[in-house]
Amino acid sequence: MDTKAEILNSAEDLFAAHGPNATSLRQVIGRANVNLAAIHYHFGNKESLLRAVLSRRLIPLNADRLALLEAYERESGKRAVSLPKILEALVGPALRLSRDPNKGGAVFMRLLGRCVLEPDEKIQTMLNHQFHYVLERFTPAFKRAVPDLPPVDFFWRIHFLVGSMAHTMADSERLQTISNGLCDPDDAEGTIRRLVTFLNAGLRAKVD
Amino acid sequence: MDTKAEILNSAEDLFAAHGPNATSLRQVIGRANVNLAAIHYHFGNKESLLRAVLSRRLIPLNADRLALLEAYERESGKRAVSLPKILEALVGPALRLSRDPNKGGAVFMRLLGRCVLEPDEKIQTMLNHQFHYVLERFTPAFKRAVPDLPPVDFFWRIHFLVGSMAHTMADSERLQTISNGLCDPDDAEGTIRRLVTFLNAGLRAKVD
DNA sequence: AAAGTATTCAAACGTTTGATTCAATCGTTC
DNA sequence: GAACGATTGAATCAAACGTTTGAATACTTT
Repeated sequence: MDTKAEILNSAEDLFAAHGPNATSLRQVIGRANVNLAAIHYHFGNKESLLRAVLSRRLIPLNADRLALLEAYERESGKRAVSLPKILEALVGPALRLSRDPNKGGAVFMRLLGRCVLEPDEKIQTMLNHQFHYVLERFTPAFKRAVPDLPPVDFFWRIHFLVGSMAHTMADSERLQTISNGLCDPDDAEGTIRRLVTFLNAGLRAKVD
Repeated sequence: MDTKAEILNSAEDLFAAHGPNATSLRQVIGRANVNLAAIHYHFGNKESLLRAVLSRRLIPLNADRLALLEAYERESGKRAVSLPKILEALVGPALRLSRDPNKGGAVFMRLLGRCVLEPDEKIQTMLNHQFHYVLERFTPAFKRAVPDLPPVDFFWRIHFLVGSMAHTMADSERLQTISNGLCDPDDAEGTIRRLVTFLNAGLRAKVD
């Protein structure tokens, strides 16, 4: 039983660091100190392994997002939830993974961001399936929060938002580089606050 | 001589569609209708081929960005260039590639966005080298345009900006999906205008 | 303790990868 | 038109890939 968990942890690490497609199963078993066949015994194939790695944390993560959104909706009663709160419910749970006590969450956050930006079709389909319900619940909330935005502009801005969010989750090294170590990617609450501020202003911008 | 150009075009296409690492040289020669050895004869190896594909368009692209920035700086005299103009100089030339008459530019735009988001170290180093001078010139301009922004927040927002820009360049399919075909990614000027509006508001947001 | 299931192991499978070889062909120059 | 370097062609290389196999080991149940 330990083997299965070791494989999941090792795969999560390596997938996050180099991307799933650039990671070989032999690298995974090397770090996990298990036999190559163990992967296929426990997971069937590489694709299912990735699916398992994602599901393990993505299901509770998406549940957190929805729970937070629903809490804000209850709190607001009949009025629309404010835009910063919706953004907080979307990006907060994801970015808070980076301060996971056993650091597994931080690794997964990188992997998730990386998968969102991955061109591979299989991965996209996998992710869309997991994300479909979240999108379905958040879209109306966003529309209520910025009701005057024309639909075309609305979707463009959601697109920009996804780019910022995924890039922030996936790649903290670049930020360290361009800021000469000035910024601290491990400061989850600071990152959330800054990203929400940025996205809130971007989404609210007057259409010209 | 035709062979070399055919290889470049084919590689650009396939690299943009599936990412450089997920594209084999045999796929490249298949589309280009040339021999496998021709790649190694003309470019040496796969890495140099990618470098050649990138350089071919990235050098003039970055020159365009700098020229535009300098034109705006001349126009402003001693005053700071306005933020929307700086953003226009940065994202405009890149996004305008999508309306390249022979469509080569549109393909390259996707490739460039994809490479920026690529985890592969080799590619990152390659790109950083090409982008270093651009960053060096744009950073002071940005700082003059938003002088009240603390340095930490400044770099965070540049990070968010890079995410939105690269994602917009790399992946127009997702936008088509979430908007049910409502948005038109080929409308370069519309995309530029919307992205500049979004980023301008995001960068200007009051720090809280 | 024996039987039976679950798991691990080393070895090999067939493919695909980037790269190399060397003979054949092309285009230019004398 | 002979000689020459530049270019292309078909074949092959070793390495790495995901996957499969069947025997060996560990664990549970009786």
